[in-house]
Amino acid sequence: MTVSRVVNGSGYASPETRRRVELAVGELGYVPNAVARHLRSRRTKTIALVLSDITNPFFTTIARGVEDAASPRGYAVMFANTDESESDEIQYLLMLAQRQIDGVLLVPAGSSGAPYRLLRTQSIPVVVVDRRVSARQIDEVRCDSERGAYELVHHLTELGHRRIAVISGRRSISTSLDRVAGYHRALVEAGIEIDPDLVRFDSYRLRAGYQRAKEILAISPRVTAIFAANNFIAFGALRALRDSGLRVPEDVSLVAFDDLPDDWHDDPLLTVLAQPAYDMGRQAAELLLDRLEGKDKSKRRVILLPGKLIVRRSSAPPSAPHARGKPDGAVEAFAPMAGREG
Amino acid sequence: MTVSRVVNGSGYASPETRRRVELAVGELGYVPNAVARHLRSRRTKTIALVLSDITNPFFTTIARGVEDAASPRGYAVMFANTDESESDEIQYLLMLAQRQIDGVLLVPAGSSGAPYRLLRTQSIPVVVVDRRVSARQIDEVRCDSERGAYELVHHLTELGHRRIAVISGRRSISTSLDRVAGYHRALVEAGIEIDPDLVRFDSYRLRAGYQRAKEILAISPRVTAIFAANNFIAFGALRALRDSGLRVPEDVSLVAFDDLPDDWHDDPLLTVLAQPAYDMGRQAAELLLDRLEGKDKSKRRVILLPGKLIVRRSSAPPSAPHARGKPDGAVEAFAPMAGREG
DNA sequence: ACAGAGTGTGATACCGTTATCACTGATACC
DNA sequence: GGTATCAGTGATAACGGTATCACACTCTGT
Repeated sequence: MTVSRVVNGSGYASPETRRRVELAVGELGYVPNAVARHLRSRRTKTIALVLSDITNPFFTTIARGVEDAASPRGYAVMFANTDESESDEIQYLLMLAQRQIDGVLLVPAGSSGAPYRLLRTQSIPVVVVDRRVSARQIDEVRCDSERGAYELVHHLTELGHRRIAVISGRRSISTSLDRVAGYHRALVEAGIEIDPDLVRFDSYRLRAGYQRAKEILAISPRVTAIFAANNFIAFGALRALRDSGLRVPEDVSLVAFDDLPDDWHDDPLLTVLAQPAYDMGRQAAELLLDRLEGKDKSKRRVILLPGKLIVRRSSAPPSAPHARGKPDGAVEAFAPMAGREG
Repeated sequence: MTVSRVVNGSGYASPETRRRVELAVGELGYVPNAVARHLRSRRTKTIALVLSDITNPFFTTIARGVEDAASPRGYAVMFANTDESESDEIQYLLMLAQRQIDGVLLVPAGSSGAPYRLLRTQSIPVVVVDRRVSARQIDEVRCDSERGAYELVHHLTELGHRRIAVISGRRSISTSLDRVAGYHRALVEAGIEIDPDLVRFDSYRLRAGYQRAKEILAISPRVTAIFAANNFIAFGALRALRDSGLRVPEDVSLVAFDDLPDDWHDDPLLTVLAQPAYDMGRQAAELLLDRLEGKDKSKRRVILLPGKLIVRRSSAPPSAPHARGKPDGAVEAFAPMAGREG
């Protein structure tokens, strides 16, 4: 007991005793057993971040924000990959509940209520990140997808585009819907009729972007711009454009949600709406910890962060059909490649 | 006790009792407390991956490999970012020791022996990933940096380059040294004298790549090729080349260690040596778990995985000075940018 | 009829920490 | 001088599981 008091600096202990304990700790290499401590205190000082892909730069940036907020407050962070699978998600949450995690930051894989029921019965606080959870009393921290999409598509209509397609993710993910909603609003505001054929839902993956873009490019009259609802879709669309022999932005403009970190490319091409991923992670973690420590007793908090429109080379005014002059600042999306690997 | 037996499926239990227990578990939403279990069993079924940057795609790919190996075997993975700081590293390891982690996968931030002493006194098994730990009886899983660097530089000498610079990371990191060693071997083999001025150590960051490349490009006669010891350095060098009005590969060829995942770019430019990051993570985790479960009792294991040379557009034969014709398949590294953000 | 094996269940102790309370002296105050 | 206060320390009981042992009962073989 006295050792416990010295180690934790709680309660009375004479200088002499303190000295002796510290000496012994040093000599024996004593390390307190956090498992036993947590069993007794019923708090593990650990939170979990459950997300859909740890290799996606958007999510790792969130992860870094979470870590930077949690560490100084003495919390450890566990990461879990769901790969957008709802069953993996439930399985992970169950594992985390067993480990007596104090709270969860969740990027939900689906729209089912099962995860929240599980967490509620175990009274584990949760903050949902990046996505919306409709009609529930659950804290959320996310980027304003509708507004961001609106800004991107508004940028296109301002440039003069009128035939604009959108390629979005799965319908069960709120960001997929919200980004299409923003697209709608921008078109309606510009007095452009919605062509359902130009609106595609698939998944936030490169392959999806490639295939849907191919389909869209086959439609006549051809679109003059494509809005990709995330970065991977954009790269897939870019490949489809190149394979079709089309130039960006002369033949087709391309804009996308999400940006890549500055370190990871040489000379970015895409006009994007960059999300404040790091801040999203930070603020979500801060909110969760405030809940855990009883510092925030408000009923429900929804933190909506704005994205930032970054105009680059991939968006330009539509050129008149057959007017194929190369505008200033244009690049070829289909530059030939020497020795590209298989 | 009977409940414990039913829940764990260990020992005898009549079908009737089993049924009643399962019913109660379902009704009450009972979730076993892993903290208590771990206190008793003295094993937490948790391993940690301590690495230097969770936002670096190379490491997240390793992380995924680790997770894919650990999960099916019933282990959870904790991730910790050290940011290449040795003090952060020690602090994290201490925290992990307190939490009674079963084993550690470590990408060491420095060459100090402190981390291994700490882990040894706590008898926590460790497998070092990506880097070498000299003169210690510690398991290692890494890519053959010397050989990979040799292959890249050999590729350059085969193309006819003779003035080749190298920009590497911190001297205290084994991969920095090994990659320069491979560079040396390739030059010596080609009968090229080493010019110490063309060998730079700094850090694995974009800024370092930019600054060292600037310095190297100021040297006369100018180099015809640069070998960047990692991807970030390469992107920094690429910016330096663009800022200097030099084209890749016509004026200067550029090759690099590390590749980016296929999803993250449209049309990769760089000739690289791709590391089998996913397999590194997988095999390191398998090895660690085999150690933990007593399945591998060999003294010390060093798993050296080969990288893969991928030739792309950034490497080409050196052109004669002043012969500036644009070869087939070339791209401009300094394509003008419209509206690039600050 | 009885030993021995197998089945099913519960009592007890322990994992390493900490909340709580009890106790001893010393000091302060009326 | 008696009592209240406080510094300093240790005993005890939890936290929620599981290893171990003890015990009751059933069945089998001789």
